[in-house]
Amino acid sequence: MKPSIPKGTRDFLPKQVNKRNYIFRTIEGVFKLYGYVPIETPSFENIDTLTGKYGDEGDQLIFKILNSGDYLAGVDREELAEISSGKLADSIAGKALRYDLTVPFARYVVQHQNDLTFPFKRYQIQPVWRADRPQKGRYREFYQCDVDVIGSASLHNEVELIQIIDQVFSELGVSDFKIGINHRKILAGLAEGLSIESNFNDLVTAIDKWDKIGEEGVTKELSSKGLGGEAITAVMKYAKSSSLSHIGDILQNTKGERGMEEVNMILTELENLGVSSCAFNASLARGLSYYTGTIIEVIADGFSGSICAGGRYDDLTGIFGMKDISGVGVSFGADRIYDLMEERQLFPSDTNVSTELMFANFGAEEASFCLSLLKEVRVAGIVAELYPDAAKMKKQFSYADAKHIPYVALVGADEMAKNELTLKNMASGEQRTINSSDLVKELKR
RNA sequence: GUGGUUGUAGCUCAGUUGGUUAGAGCACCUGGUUGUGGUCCAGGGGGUCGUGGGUUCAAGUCCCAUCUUCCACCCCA
Repeated sequence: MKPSIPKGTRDFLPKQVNKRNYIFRTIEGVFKLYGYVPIETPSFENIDTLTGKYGDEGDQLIFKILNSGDYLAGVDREELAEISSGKLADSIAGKALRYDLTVPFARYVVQHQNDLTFPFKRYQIQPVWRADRPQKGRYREFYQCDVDVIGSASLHNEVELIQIIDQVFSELGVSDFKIGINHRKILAGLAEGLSIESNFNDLVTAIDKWDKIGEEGVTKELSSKGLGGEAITAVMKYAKSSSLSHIGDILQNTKGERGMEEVNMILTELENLGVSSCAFNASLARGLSYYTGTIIEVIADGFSGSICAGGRYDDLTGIFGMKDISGVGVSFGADRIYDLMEERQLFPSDTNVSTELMFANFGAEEASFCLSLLKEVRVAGIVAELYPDAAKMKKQFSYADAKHIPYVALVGADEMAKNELTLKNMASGEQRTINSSDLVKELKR
């Protein structure tokens, strides 16, 4: 059988895992610094928890898990022939892999509300799955690093999250990231002003493509959705606006003004804090249907796709029976951040420090003698290992070379008798015999 | 889900208008070196040519289907 893994999934080599862990550690460190606490949720949820939360397109991308046992037992055999695959899925799949971390989080908050203190600030770093066609920067299994605060409508949360984003990318060394913000109420106000509320979703998805397909493309798309020329002209004027003051005269209604006010407050706070990476972006809209307030997206120059995104959702917990709880959060796409950092060679060289010293294995007696020396160097904090088999020296040295181990210690019968060892520097090739009690001192030099 | 693209050794790839026994580099193993890697030399193992069907005297090569890769759309981290 030829080994393979499912479409859109990946294996990771040790080097890659070390780099990925560097990203996770950096992000987690920042999350903790702002007082967020970790949670975890199962990799799969009851399917009802997930369906209907991400729009029709999103539902299609949820991986469903076939029921165990006789999964056709509950299906009417007579109807089976004509049943639609969508309906069949409902009756044979009761569980599904999580699609993101936000919806399971809403479920978690409702379920554990008695054990949580609100406002609840949590972070969560776990994989999610989407049955999407893989392409550049898009995988079927990938990690999200979510930070959310739920149970507070204060804009301080938005400000804090943007500070976190700014700090994470600064620490990772991604210099040219741009944080864009907008507000669903601004978009809603735009729709209201133009009396096109029924086309709100069309408006959102069309505007969101502005950077990609431009004025002409968006015009074409809105027109195909049945919007009139007057409305389209107004939308164009809106989307082209580069600042809040420019859109003021287009949005003269309470919704729009409220949104502008909030964005303005956030930007003012950020300015006071010296965070300059964040700016208003009128053409930012975001597809996910649960956003109701601020929306945030981070991009890097010349890199396709967003590397971090999120927003405020006023009633995600409502569907699980807990009303009037507002939350806001963002999600870092660890795999895209990895691709970006790899492309720009931003990983520090020490993410892959490994064994510093290897003891060659000359046989049972010598190896046994090395064990106490091994223990000693490890106590001193030196990463060390003993070659497990008494293989030929050529093989043992090849191993050390392949693993880029800088020092090899040779303890054969002669050295053992004199309580000495021969230490070889693999880079220079030079080697000398020292007293074994000087080993740690020698390596620390 | 739609359109395109890719698949030959563990990896990267050659392979002529269809023609005998499918090659190279790297990697791996053995030896040159019974205590020495990274260089060198000699030798070796490893392929149902993604899979299934078809055309043909003959298919890695042509046709169909399917899976996979990558890219774009939709949508999204």
